Amino acid sequence: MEENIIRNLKKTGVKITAPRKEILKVLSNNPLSAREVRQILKEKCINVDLVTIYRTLELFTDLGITKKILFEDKFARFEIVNGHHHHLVCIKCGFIEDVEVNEEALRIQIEKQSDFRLERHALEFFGFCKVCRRI
Amino acid sequence: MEENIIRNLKKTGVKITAPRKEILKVLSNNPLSAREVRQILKEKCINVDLVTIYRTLELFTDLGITKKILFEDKFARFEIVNGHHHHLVCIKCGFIEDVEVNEEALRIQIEKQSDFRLERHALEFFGFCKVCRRI
DNA sequence: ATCCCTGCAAAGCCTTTGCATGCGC
DNA sequence: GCGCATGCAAAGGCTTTGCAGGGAT
Repeated sequence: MEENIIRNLKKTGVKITAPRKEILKVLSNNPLSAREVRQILKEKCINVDLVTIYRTLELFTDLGITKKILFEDKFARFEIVNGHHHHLVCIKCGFIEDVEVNEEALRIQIEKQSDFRLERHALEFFGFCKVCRRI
Repeated sequence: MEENIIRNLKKTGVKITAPRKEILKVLSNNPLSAREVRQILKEKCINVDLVTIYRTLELFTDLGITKKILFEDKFARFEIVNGHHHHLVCIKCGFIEDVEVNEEALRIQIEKQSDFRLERHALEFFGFCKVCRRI
């Protein structure tokens, strides 16, 4: 996965640097905010400036490698683009799970009601995950 | 509408002040950000401090009169709670339209896929409105 | 060697907090 | 008159910008 991305990155003429590789590696599991990326790297004794992380995430997003998602908190998260899906976010522990939604049905409902030409949508669910719902 | 809300506000013991009444009036059309509220009031030669607007919107939201919504931009908008619906937002001109979505169908799709106990969701559509799609 | 990338410092922007004054009740 | 509401100033938190030095190609 990452190897594929790196190969494609080289084609675009973008430089493959250590911070970029590390950020990519860390992102492959979960949507993360810039601060979370830095924290995780720090735990691995890799120190990357927060500004570099912001710029890298912006670059990746411009290149279509990552996608910016906004939940209810005030900061952006980024995830590797890998098919289209939505998220279930645990209100208590922050755990994030992917879910699939029948978009076609949604689109039809909307087009029945209005003249908008739909381009994209934001759809996120919030609740309690398997673990937290018991507490 | 506003009169109803004001009547209910009095029951809660909250003070009915000029800024609060004006903010309520301005909100009755569209979801607005704090800055937009201030701008619209300013155009009517009513100057209310931005902090007051933030505090008022927070109060209204705590009381269930308004609801905070987050689109793609970095700032919050508030709308008067009036049934449950979602939004179509024009990417070009910012026009906002309400739409209804079959939530039950969505919920069923999600519950089939995971063990989350759903509490709420965020669903917004972006596209081009009737006017802007022609351009 | 060139040009892009990085890190540091600082600014920008939305939002929140502290505090003294003022207004609704 | 009491106590909450307002306005002003300032701080907080995320994100962006400017700039000089360093590294990838």
